[in-house]
Amino acid sequence: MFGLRRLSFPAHQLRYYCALSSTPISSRLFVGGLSWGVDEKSLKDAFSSFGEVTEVRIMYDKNTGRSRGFGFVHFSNDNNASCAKDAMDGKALLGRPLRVTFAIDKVRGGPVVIPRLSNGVNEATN
DNA sequence: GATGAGCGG
Repeated sequence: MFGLRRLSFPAHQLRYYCALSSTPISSRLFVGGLSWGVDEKSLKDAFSSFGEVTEVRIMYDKNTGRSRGFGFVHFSNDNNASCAKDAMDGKALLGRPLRVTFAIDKVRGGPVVIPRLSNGVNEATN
């Protein structure tokens, strides 16, 4: 937390910049809890305020074509990614609360194993 | 047509 600071800009130019990197692990963020109608544009627009978003991808169902409810956001800066995570995690987009965490290095075809005892989910900087 | 924890290609 506290990785987000407000600059002295006019209200119509509200800009935030990331400082005090909480725990930058990777620049890839997993975004879950998305509403069914959320697209990459909405996500990028929501996350680009915290840093330079290099890629935004939402996973859609191959059969129905509807959103699977989660996606990924790539940042060009790990620090900004961590900042955006702390800032957007728990927030709501399109009426649905977001679940933002660092993406895991999942092996293609392998099961999803979440590494606990990892600093990725801990805010204990001090 | 619906669903609501999760980790893509």
